[in-house]
Amino acid sequence: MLPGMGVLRLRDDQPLDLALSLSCGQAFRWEQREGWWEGVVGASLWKVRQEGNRLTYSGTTAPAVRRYLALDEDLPVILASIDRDPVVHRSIEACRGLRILRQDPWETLISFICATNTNIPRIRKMIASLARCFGSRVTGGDDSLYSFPGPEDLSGSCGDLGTCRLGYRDRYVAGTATIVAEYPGLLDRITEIPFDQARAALLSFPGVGPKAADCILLFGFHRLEAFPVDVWIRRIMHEYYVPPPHGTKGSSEKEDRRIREFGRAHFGVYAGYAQEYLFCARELLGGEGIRSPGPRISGTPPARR
DNA sequence: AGCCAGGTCTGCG
DNA sequence: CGCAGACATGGC
Repeated sequence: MLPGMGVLRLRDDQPLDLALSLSCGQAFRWEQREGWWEGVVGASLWKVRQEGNRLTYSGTTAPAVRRYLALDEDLPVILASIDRDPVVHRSIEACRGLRILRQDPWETLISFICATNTNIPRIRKMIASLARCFGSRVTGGDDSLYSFPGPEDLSGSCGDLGTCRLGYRDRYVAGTATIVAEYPGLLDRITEIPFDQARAALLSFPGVGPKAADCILLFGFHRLEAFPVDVWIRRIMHEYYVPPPHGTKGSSEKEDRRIREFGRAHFGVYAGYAQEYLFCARELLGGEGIRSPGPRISGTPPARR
C-alpha cells in the first residue's frame, strides 16, 4: 500500500455508488483516470476508487471522505421516505447508491452561477478554467491541477475573467465574488439560518435565481428539502406529476414555483434527494416531450464537404 | 447548420 | 406583478 493511502469499508446496509455520485452533475471537478476518481477538494487532490463495499482513497482522510460522501447519512431511510410513487420508484431502482455530496458552499455557489443556460460538459470546462486561471497549485498531483479560487481571487478588481469563456456569466461571478470577499462569514451565516432565509440570501447574489439557489442549497449547504427545477425536472414533472397549464409555454417562473412546491409537498423533507434521483434517471424516464439523446448513429459519418 | 443547454436579468405593458 | 427577449458560448 502506498503511503497516504487508506481503505474504508462501507456498511452493507449503506449503499454507495461512487461513480454515479461524482458524475451525475452535482460536482464538476471529478474525472475518472486509470480506474480512480480524481478530484480537487479544498487544497488537495483526492483519489478514490470503489470496489464493492471497499473504498480506497489517497490525499485525504477517512473522516473527510465519510463527510464528503455523506456516508454518515442513512440512505435507505431517505430513499424509503421519498419512494412515494412508481416514477420515483423506478429512478431509485436505477440510481440506488447515489448520494448528495457535501461540497464547499463557495465553490458550489460559483459553479451553479456558471451552470445557467448551458450544458454539463461546458460547466466542467468553465470551472476547470477558473481554477487554472485563478486557483493555486494543488499538493499531491501533477502541476496541471489547481484548487478552486477564493472570493478575492475572482472579485471584480482582480478581473480578466474573460479568458475563462464564461460568456455573460463572468460579471455575475465577479459580482458575487466581490460581495463574498467584502463580507467574510456571509456564507457561514447562511449555513446557520432557516431554509427560506438562506434561499433569500442566495437569491440576492447576481446570477443566482430560483434554480441556482436551490442547487446551491442542496449541493453546497446540504439542505435536502431544496427541489431545484431545471429544464429536465420541468419536463419530468409535467409528464408525470403536474400537467402543464393549457396554452402557455409552461416555463414561467410561476410555473417553476408551482412545480417546486409540488415536489416539496409530494416528496417531503428529502425532496432534494427525489429531485436528484429523477434528474439522474431523466433518460430512463424520457417520455413525451422529453428528448433523450437516443442511440448514436454509427457508420455514417457526415460528408466532409 | 441550427437547436438547445441543470436560467437570470432587464425592460416593457 | 407577469411576460417576452436578450444574452455569450459551445455541445451535439
